[in-house]
Parts: sequence; structure tokens; C-alpha cells
Amino acid sequence: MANISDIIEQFILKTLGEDQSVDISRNELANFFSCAPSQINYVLETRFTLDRGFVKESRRGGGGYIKISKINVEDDNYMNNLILESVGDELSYKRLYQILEKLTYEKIITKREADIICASLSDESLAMPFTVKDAIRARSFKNVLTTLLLYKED
Amino acid sequence: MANISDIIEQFILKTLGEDQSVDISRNELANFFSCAPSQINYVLETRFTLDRGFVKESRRGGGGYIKISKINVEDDNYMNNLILESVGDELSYKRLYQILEKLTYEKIITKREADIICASLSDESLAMPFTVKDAIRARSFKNVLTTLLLYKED
DNA sequence: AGAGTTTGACTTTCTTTGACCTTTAAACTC
DNA sequence: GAGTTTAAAGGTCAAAGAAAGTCAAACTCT
Repeated sequence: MANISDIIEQFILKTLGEDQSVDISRNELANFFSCAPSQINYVLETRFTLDRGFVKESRRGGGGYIKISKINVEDDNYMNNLILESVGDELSYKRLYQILEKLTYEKIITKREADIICASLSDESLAMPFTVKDAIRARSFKNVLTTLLLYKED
Repeated sequence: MANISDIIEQFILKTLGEDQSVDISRNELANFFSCAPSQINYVLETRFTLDRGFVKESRRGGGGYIKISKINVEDDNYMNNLILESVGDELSYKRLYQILEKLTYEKIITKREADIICASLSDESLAMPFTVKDAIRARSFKNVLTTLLLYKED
């Protein structure tokens, strides 16, 4: 159980600050743990996933970094459920619309935000074959929901 | 944020006066930050772009200068221009991000709305070959912009 | 044998530097 | 005063450097 990946995972978890986020330098960290830099990516891919409530952001080049933030998934049952189960792998426009109505009614999002999402993920916007369309819509909408969770904390 | 480019960017932003413009001397600035003069050009090219709402003007020779001004877009014009020209038929994620930054800065949309659009049209959301991806993103974003224009009228 | 882990070669992105180019105001001729 | 030279700007571009990303092969531990 004492493999490096687990140790690095623990280290990062411990390093998460007040605001539940850290900036790390991939190379420094790899150096610190005497492992290949790509090991860090492995840890990030397997442990700090969206499913587990982590969002990552990074930049290459001089002064590059990786930022990891934890979002509050547990707190919000309805959203969490939407992300993990209700939406699933395919989402029709009609169903998206219904969900947005609900979210608007519940005041989780504004009408304007709902309209934006609608426009963005309409059948017209996503000009492509049906099956693909619904899959893209599902994936995209889940990302939107995850982003909204970030705001639940404020 | 440990790279010089970011630091210089911040410095210039801070230096923007009342009228949202500054005159800088490329050599002086380079000297002040102990970097190559062309570094200043790099910062200007990557950070003070038209997409982000900056216009530059300069003159060589004795007493030369570089003037940077932030433009205050007349909302509808800017939006219309985005829809009709800037966005075009293909839109990379990066460019989308820059445009959203600008729209947020100009208070045309909220940060939250920008985040929603970002999430919805990220490379990850639009999991498909990248030529298609950029085309879908352009089309979808234009629909979003059109939707936003509707709100301007109220 | 197979799931999970580790490593390293190669790629992509962003930044930094420096050599060389162009423009222009000012100084210098005549 | 018109024309010419000079030096002082800023511009361009490509190479080198500094991160992070990807992917597949090798390894480990049931």
C-alpha cells in the first residue's frame, strides 16, 4: 500500500489550503519524491478526478504550474445526483430543457443562464449526427453543472 | 505567476491611468525589469491584444514610445462584430476564453456566466476531432451571443 | 494473467534571449 | 534652409529554454 502514488496523493491532499486548492510545480514535486514527472500526471489522473470532486487547471512553459481545486460535491445532493446519474451518457435537448426549467425554478440558476446553456447546447448549435449530439450534450452539461458547484460554496 | 511576462503585464495594468491608457518606453521598461527589450513586445502581443480590448500605437526613433489604450467597446457594436466577424467559422478554446475575459471585464456577462460557457464549450466537453470541435464551438458560441443580445433590449 | 504502477522518450505550449532590421528625431553639414 | 548623417528608439524572427502533457513499454503484486 506504500506505493509512491498513494504517498503523493496524501501529500497533495494535506497541502490543500483553506480554500481547498493548491498550486504545484510538476517538476519540483517529482523531484521531491524522486519519481518521473509523468508520475505526477498519473496521480492526478487516477486520484484527483472530477468524479472525486477535483478540478484541475495548468499552464506549460516558463513559470508553468498545475492548480488543483476541490469542489463541494457531497453537499449538494440534487446537483450531485444530476451529474452522476440523471444526466447519464446521453441527453436530448428536450430533457436538457426540462432540467434547466427545474434549476431555474429552484433558483439554482438564473433564466438568463438557462438561456445561455440552451443556446450553447441546442440541436442547431451542435450540428452533428444525433447519437453523437446527445453524448456531447450530456458530457458538456455535466461539465457545466460541475462548474456551478464551484459557486455553491460562496 | 513566477514569470516575468505576468509581472510586466500586472505592472502595465496597474499603470493604466484615469483615461485607461499609458505611454511606455520599451527600453526603460525592459531595463527596469532586467529583461530583453523584445520581451516587452512579447507581453504586448500575448496580453494586450485586441480581443482583450487593447489598442496599441507606437513610434520609433528619438523620443519614441508605445501607447497602450483600453477600448471601451460600445456593447452592441462589439457583440455584433463578434458574431459577424471575429468569431468566424472556427473558434479555438483559447480564443473563446480571451473573448469571455473581455466580455466579463466589460460587464456584458458575469464571471459565472463566462464560466458556464467555458465549461460548456471546453475541449473536454466537445470530445471530438479538433477541426469539428472548433467549428461547433464557433457555431454554438455565436448562438449564445445572439441570445445575449436579446437581453440587451430589455 | 491482469489491474495498477512506474519510467522514460517524445511532444506541445509558453517564455526568454539575442541578433539583425526599420523608422525617425535631432544633429550636422554646406 | 535643404540635404545628409547619426544615434536613438521600436520591430521582427528564430533559436534556446522551461515547463507540462502523452503514450506505451516495463514492472509489480496479487
